Amino acid sequence: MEFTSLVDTSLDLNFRPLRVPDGIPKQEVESNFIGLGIDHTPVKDEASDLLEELNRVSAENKKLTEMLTVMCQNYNALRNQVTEYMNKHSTTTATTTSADDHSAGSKKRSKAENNEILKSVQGESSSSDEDNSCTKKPREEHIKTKTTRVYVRTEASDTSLIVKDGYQWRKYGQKVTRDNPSPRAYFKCSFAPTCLVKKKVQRSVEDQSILVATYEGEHNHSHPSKTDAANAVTTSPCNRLNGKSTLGVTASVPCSNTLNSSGPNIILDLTEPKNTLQIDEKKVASSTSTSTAGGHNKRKSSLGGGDNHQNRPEFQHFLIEQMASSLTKDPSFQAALAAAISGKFLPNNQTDK
DNA sequence: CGTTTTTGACCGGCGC
DNA sequence: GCGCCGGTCAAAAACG
Repeated sequence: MEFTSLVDTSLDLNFRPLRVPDGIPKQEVESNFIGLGIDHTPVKDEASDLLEELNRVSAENKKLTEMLTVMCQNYNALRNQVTEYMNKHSTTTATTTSADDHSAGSKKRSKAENNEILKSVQGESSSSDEDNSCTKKPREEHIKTKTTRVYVRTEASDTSLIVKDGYQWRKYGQKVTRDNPSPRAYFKCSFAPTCLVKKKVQRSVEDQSILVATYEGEHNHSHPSKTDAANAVTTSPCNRLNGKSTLGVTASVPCSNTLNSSGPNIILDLTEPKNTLQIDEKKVASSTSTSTAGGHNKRKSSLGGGDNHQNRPEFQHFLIEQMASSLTKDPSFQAALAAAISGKFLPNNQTDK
């Protein structure tokens, strides 16, 4: 929401085209020629013209900034709606599947599964409920193992359960679980036993084109393939954790080392065409609640502890990249930008002919 | 030949 | 104790 409060979203459009737009007053045209040393108007006029030009561009810049802010607000509002919808949807579907597919003997298990699903979804929309559940239920040791869920959209025809995140994984098992007809693949980090991170990958029940990768634990080593990370599209808090899936969908895993996170859940929703990143982690939320393109401003800023990520350069960098990624892939933004630019150039082009 | 993947067997937790 | 189920092991196969 308050992107601009944290990161300066002003677009530096104060460039000087050599062509003279029709819309510019004659004085400005003259001033441009002054700049080229063609005319010999007094310096005072030159300064005032430049000032006028500066004001005009500044106003345009401001206008674009406002458009950008409105766009971000609309975008976040839509995201919130989707989040709410997913929350409700998962609640209902989880209940119905347990009623339809499961026998009476597996009530407990399905209940636990539902809780897990709800936990992840709630974590995406609100962390207050999660905090309450943490204090109420004695399952803290389970939560302490940091679990991260990543959604990656692939082609439905692609049967491989590969989510490339830049790390090297060794598959050690595959199972067909009861709640999902598609098999679940189990991976261990290739750095095991040094690194005990595990990963489960399974197709979503609702959408077979979505791979759900569940990460358990944190990598205690640096990224094995920094070149891959450098080449990858940057959507994660740090570049080293990125990679591309087999279908060109960028997958990201949490950068716990950089963000020093200890929260239980991170949810990265990479199913959107825009590769929008969703981070649901208390600390990150507290620091991104006013900035991340996810619009998690509803989240309370808990676990403050003085760990201010906003001031960290990598975090700032992440925010900028995140915003740039979201905006440049946003068709409405592209349209608005194109309109703004064409509005500046089009009359000029027409007069050229 | 070393590494990775596959896949059936096994283990442990949980509910009844 | 038994059965179910998710998770893991480990031998064999596949791969580069």
